[in-house]
Amino acid sequence: MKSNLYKKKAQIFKALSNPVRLEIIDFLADGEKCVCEIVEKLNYEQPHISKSLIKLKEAGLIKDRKEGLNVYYSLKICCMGEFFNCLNKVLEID
Amino acid sequence: MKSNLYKKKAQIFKALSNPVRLEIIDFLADGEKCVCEIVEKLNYEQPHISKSLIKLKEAGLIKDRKEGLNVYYSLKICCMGEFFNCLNKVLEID
DNA sequence: TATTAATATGCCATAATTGGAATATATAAT
DNA sequence: ATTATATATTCCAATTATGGCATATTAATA
Repeated sequence: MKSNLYKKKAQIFKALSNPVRLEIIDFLADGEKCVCEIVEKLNYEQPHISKSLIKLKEAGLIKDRKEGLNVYYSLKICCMGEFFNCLNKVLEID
Repeated sequence: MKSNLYKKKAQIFKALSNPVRLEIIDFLADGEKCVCEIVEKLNYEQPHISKSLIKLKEAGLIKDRKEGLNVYYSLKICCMGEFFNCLNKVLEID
């Protein structure tokens, strides 16, 4: 069903429709990070970051990897860079 | 301020985070359409379509042009195509 | 001026999202 | 076994989104 595809895509965009989650993605573009690094960098409550990461993961945008006490997250979709660059241009124009 | 940029981008993604609005964008990728054509194609209430179009316009994703009684909408950002193609691949894999 | 057609707006109940605070879980170390 | 550390979960109030229905606006036409 085509309408299901629209729903799935909408889910992805919903995951991206929040400044904190976008900032996380931006940070992850630099490479794999553990939750504690993201918390330290972004200056938000740890539970908030944790929930944001889970939302991004559920949308299929990032993946995680456990190592001891730490959980490392990294980007799963590589084509975001181009799109983000385009958005930057659009936002500059306005 | 960088955080303002994240907010603006989040706004754009929020506009895209709805199946009906994505379907509209898909239809507009075919070229400029008037509201009545979109209503006929998508089979939703006219007020719903109208509000969806306004939301997309406010996000800067589409533009409008009046001609008599009709209002014609068209895409304003051209880099969506690539990103959507990438999303399609990602969705196929899952 | 009255009417019709195309589009936009306002109102509303329901549902979803947000982000904070407290708490739970899991793993490692002592 | 106890403690400490990293991460996840739950609960909650406030805000925002959704989509239907009725109505308003705008422009063309008779």
